[in-house]
Amino acid sequence: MSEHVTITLPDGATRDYPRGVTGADVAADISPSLAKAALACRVDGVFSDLSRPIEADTQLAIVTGKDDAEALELIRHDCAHIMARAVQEIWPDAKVTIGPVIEHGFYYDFDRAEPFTEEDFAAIEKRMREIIAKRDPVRTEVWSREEALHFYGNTNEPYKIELIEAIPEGEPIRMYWHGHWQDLCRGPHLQHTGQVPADAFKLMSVAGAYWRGDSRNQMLQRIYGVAFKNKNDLKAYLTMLEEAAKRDHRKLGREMELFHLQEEAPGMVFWHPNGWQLYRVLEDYMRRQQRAGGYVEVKTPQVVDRTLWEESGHWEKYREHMYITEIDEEHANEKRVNALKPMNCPCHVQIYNRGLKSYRDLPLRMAEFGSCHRYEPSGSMHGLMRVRNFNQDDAHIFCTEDQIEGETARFIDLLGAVYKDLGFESFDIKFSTRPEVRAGSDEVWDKAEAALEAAIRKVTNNFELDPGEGAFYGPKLDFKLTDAIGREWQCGTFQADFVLPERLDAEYVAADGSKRRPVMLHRTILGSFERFSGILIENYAGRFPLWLSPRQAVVATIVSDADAYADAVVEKLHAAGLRAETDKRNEKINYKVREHSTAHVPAILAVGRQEVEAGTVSVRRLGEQGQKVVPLDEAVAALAEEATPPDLR
RNA sequence: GCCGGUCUAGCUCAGCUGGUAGAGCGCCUGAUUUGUAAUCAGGAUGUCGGGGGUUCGAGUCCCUCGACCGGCACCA
Repeated sequence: MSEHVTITLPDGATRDYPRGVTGADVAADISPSLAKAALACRVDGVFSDLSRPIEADTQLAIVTGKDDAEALELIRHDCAHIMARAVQEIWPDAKVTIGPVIEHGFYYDFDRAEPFTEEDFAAIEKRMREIIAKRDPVRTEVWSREEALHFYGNTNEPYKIELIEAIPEGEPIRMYWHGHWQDLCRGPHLQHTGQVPADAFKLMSVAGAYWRGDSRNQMLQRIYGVAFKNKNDLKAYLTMLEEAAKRDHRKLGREMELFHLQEEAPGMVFWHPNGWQLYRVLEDYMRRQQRAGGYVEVKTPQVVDRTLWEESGHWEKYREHMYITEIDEEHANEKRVNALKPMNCPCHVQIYNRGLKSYRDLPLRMAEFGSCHRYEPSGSMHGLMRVRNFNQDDAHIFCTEDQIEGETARFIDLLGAVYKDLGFESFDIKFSTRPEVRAGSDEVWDKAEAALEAAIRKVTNNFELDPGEGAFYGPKLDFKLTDAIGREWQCGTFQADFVLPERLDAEYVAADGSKRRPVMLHRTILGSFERFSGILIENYAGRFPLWLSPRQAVVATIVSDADAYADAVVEKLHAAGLRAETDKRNEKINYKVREHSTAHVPAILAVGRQEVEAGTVSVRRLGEQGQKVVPLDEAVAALAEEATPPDLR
């Protein structure tokens, strides 16, 4: 074996070094300033420590602060280690577990009898800054399994022992030191602790988390932190959080009098007039879209005997999450057990099964704005986003296997158009395959997965694979959209189901006269009206486009002499189909403008003596300074045009 | 469901080591007729989340139940 290795740099230049040369050596050889700026490297594309010896000819790239993604990854990862070191220095009884990089930052899970509090953060952060100031070198060694197990036996770190035992045979066990503090880690890491910016991280919260993500395991304490390349990025992130908090749909829901939730009905929405207006606009819109998309609409019962849920398989799998109704039937020998429907699918099959269906009836697209109840775990509820009673824009497409492809494309078209109309330009697709616990044979799953994958590939190859995350009866596509401040929301879903038609004995007569099973495609676009309303509220921060806005215009009087005119203006607005109201209170116009602006009313039409005289209105639009005086008819026409739903323009 | 936290007027919040509740906004009443983000004055806010306990005395301490918040787990 040669005593030298040839290093090829990104610009194509090659250099020869003795075997065992490190990335740090190469950086230093290129220039002292690069040596200083170097954070890590890529060896043949593999992200690696600068201190790792290079044993063969390689492509080498030095990673510096200019490489955004890599630099952040390193900063955050080292931050997690530095935090763990700080915690163990302050509380030596805390056991370490894992501390990965996450979006915007990092966390580290500890096992410690005493709870951490946010009051502890200042002390931890202070110690972290001290560790950073020390510029302690980061060192790494590959150890044998026995050696590492022995080490963690001595240091009494049981979780590290578990982690080592889970590392597959043959994979290196990499030990890291940040100064004197040691951790088991895949790496890579920075050259020394001083490369973490001391003013660009912040500890955010402490929360419980199960060891290895399994609820049967011990609960650990997780400390979350965020970290960036510099102070400004941190500041910008914290500002973004403040902005997000301002548009929280729970806060806006109260302020705009959209809805409320209360203790007597956890997870069930009391829609107020404004919120219900928004809901109905959305529902009307979806109804039009579905009608245009070739769907028929149905309505099925809320309370259904358990036998149907047993047939469908839901009783067995989801019984604890179903609301069971109890009725005091007089003289009943045996009480019937009913459940509030947790989903609509079995009910739709009942409609399908009435009468014999022909292949000529397929595809049959059956839609329902179905109200479903699911007893969601108490800790999972969140405003409108996760509720126990929700209304889906649900539909089931009964079709032949040959029709799956066409229906998939057709659905994605509709979904894209709807999202666009509702203010979301793009969406991501996730393809989820068979889960461990599932119904149906492997042959059926093979067929379902293949059919769905072929269908999606006809439309786009731009999707993410999510193995094991499918529904229990079939593989699915999930559709995620990104809101105005970059957050992702899962809304639509499209699921291929070969199982339920079998279980509930759905069939059709084929062209050759034989009876066949249809495929059922389960699908929603919005997901639920509750959740989607929440997303809309947050995406628009309460400043809805006119067509969606619950309140569209307020006609505010400046003097009481204009009262009669204000009524006439509102009448014209109503006649044009707009949602309008008067504000004739004995208050200054400044007061009214402020109040309706904070209430996110999109248009304030002020009327005083001049407007009465001239037959005009003074229009002030939400978010704009100042106002425009325009003839009444012109103002009404412009608003009516703007308030037309996008599908009717 | 699990870990931690919170719950005081419609809303946002103050109430120290236990001594029987307060502010601002909103609301009500009156005055003010006002030109584009808060007119002035007066008034009423309440089982301090529910229940139990300790105490002469509990918003405050303890127990318990509930809801909510931040996560985790779950999400047909």
